[in-house]
Amino acid sequence: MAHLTVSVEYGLHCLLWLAGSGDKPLSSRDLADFQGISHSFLAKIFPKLEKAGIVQASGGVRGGYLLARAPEDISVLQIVDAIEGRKPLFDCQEIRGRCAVFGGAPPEWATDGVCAIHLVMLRAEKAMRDTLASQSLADIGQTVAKKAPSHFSSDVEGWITARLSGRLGKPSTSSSGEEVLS
Amino acid sequence: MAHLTVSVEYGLHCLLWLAGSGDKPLSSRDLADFQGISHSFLAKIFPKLEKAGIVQASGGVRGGYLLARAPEDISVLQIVDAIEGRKPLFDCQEIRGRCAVFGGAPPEWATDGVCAIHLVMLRAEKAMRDTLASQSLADIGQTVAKKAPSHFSSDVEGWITARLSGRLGKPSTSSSGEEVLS
DNA sequence: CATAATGCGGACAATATCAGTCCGCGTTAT
DNA sequence: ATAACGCGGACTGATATTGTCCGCATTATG
Repeated sequence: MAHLTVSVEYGLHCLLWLAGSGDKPLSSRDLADFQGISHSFLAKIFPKLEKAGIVQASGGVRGGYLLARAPEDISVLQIVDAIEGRKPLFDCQEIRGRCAVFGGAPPEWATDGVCAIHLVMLRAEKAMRDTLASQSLADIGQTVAKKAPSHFSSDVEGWITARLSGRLGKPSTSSSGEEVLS
Repeated sequence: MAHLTVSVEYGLHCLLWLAGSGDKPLSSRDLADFQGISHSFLAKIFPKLEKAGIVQASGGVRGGYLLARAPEDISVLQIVDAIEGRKPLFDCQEIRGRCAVFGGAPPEWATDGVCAIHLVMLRAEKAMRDTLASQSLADIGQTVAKKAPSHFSSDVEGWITARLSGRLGKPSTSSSGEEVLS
């Protein structure tokens, strides 16, 4: 049928963590390591979210990203559009005007308005987009929170704190945050 | 967002003509020339429609394709699936299980059931597919028929008749059916 | 029976997109 | 001053899309 890219998947997962984390900025490296995904690739995604006004970037040594709005005010559709760039589901080639009986000069009634096939696809696209628009980051976060046991939240916070404190000042001899996992 | 291929567009336009035409089989060459699209490419699409039971093929010299069912009983979704092969909208990478605090061994509660993000995408996909399933080939045909003037139907029939009679027996000195256009 | 027009399938090619890496630039807290 | 950031461009490999071309089997027509 079609394909939402892994960029969207990565972006959504990261934004979910940003929504759950507090007001401390998380860098794209933090988020990549935390989820076991490529940092180089994730670094190409976040600027798109920033330009769309979904996250707020802060440069420098303790910089990173924060949500620019409340999770309730960020819909899945906005995230998808920010990352994928609002590609239409169907790209009508206007084949109706090429019909041989028109001899290269289709009459107005044939090319007027939206192609009937295109119309069906536009309706399908709208149905999909409406569904995505109806779900917010907060909604997804709630679904996730319902499954996690109580200690998970502090586990995550522990990992993040260890990571942030290890960012600067500590020489980090071999690996700076892995021992938290055991 | 995503993309329905031109194969789907070609297929839909062809099936629309097959629905309007009578019980005479139309070849993929007829349909390609009639609509100004590539015959070689169209020839790759029709076997998929045949295997899906949407059209019926007849080989040999006067062969071609007929609809295997009434246009009312062929949904747009069936056509899309037949041509594109039921690709999911979203391909979940199960990122939730890679969270660093799990240390490579995610607990059951984390990977149980469908990922919350995946769930949203499945709902969006279902909304799209439901819309496509609700529209039949006959519905689209009706939309088109409402726009066309009364003489168009006989124009088309004339082109087809000329094309079919020119298929065999006539030496076809230069071009066999173009003068119909004038 | 010979032939020409079918459908079918595989091989091939050109282009685009996706996923991911790498590097250099400017910025900023320590 | 430096190290950790974000940002952007160049580059690469894999895969999908859009075609083209050829050969094979089948079948109505002459």
